[in-house]
Amino acid sequence: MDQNARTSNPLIRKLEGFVPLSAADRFFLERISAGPRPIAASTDLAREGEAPNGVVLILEGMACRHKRAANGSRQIMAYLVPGDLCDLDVALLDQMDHTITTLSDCSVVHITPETITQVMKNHPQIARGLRLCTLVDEATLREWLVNVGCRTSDERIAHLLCELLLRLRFVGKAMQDSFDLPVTQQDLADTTGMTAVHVKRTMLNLQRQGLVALAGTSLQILDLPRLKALAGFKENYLHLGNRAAA
Amino acid sequence: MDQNARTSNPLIRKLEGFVPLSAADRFFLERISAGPRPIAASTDLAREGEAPNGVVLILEGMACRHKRAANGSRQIMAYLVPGDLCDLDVALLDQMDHTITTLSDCSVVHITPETITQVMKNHPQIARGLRLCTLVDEATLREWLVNVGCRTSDERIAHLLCELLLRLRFVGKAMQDSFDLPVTQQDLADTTGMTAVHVKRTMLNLQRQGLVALAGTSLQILDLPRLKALAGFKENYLHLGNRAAA
DNA sequence: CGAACTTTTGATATCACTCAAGGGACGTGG
DNA sequence: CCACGTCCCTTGAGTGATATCAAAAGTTCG
Repeated sequence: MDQNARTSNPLIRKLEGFVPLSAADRFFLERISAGPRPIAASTDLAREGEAPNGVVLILEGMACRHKRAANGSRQIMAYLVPGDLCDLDVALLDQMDHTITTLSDCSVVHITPETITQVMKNHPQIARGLRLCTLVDEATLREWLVNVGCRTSDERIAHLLCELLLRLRFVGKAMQDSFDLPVTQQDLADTTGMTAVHVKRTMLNLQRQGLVALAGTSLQILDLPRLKALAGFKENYLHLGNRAAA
Repeated sequence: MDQNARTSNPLIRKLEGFVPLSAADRFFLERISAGPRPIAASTDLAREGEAPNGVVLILEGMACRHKRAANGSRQIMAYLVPGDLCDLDVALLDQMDHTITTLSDCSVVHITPETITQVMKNHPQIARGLRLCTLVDEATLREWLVNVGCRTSDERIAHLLCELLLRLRFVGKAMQDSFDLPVTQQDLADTTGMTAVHVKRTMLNLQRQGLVALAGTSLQILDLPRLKALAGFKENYLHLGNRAAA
């Protein structure tokens, strides 16, 4: 069949990594993803303090969850890449506790809570896949806490790059060992709990060691095994073992 | 009615903060909580790498989620207090990505995935409440990332103590402004990304400033407003606004 | 009563931050 | 097309918060 003709829809790719989907499931997901809206970089998709307005699905580009501490310092708490969905159950909350902002130009789809309800009721495989994705998102968040709490600056950056490569590969957004990293050094700093100056020096370190190359926003990983070793990267938290296609 | 006779069941107390429960709901929850098992301190309730064995509900004592980075350093990623449940959907995963261990002597209940399925189907208010709890747990995890990524050591400890006081109050486990904190300084260090030596000095700081008092494992907060101010503590992430009883 | 763990305190080291200033890239308006 | 502002990157020098090392005293528990 067209089992091999992989779809370019990143959500379908991601879900099919976790659960088997019927033709009807795929059709439904394609329909949901139809008519994505282009959103400029640095646009808020949801704001802390405001009511959540439905679920957002990223189809192209990158966005992030972040918030500012009272002392003015900013923390990025997640990157949203193609195929990623902001929380399934967000409609249960009356107020966002963080902000979601695009990092690059994106194309996104807004999904109504009603559609979500419909999916959860009528498409059990999709529902299961989406719940798994939520669990993986949570595990990723925990790993980020480990990253900031336990690792040196070199390890932190290395770990982040390993994770991004794997996640982008899943959804067909990484060419071999390179991917687009449309973020500033300040963003990386806010992600890893470092300063921008130190991010710069750390990236230089990794480049001098022949681990990565950076040209503009294009990041190439030159030696993934060594980068993983440096980061202490164990991919179990991404739960690839759950992936049907293994 | 016995609206005022608050139950001592911490799960019911927590859920009733978020959703209205029927008598049948309460009865069902009491039945689930029946026959808790005593567990000694420092016992693993679930282990990284092993298959999850159902959902665990804490009724008394404290436990934590944690994992060890490849460099040997340990990170605690959540405290589980009475009324807390480990992830609802954990049964979807084939492998734990972190370990859950008791910090003190606990009494806990194991809930089978079948029971969870039954709850989600037959008790919509409980289901809604549990989903909300999961969202709050996630928001708390994000706040911990902010804590470690953005705050100074004094702010980190202060923030953690503010959070614990509020969470323990919800479930009736804090006397006014004091609560039991059955953790070592090393645990606090692994929670906040500091060293045990520095935790000690930071706690001394807070005590010298008249903000808290510590006697054995009993922690008393002497000046909550000033402690909150120091921490930059904003409680919105605990989503008290969603609480029916406000 | 000894072994293992935890707390406590002091002295020293270091990783990452702060401050500062110049240069490049990009967009906008004259 | 050039001038200008803004934002980001880059690099150096100095500082500081927190880690590391070490040792003694207290605590817990078998």
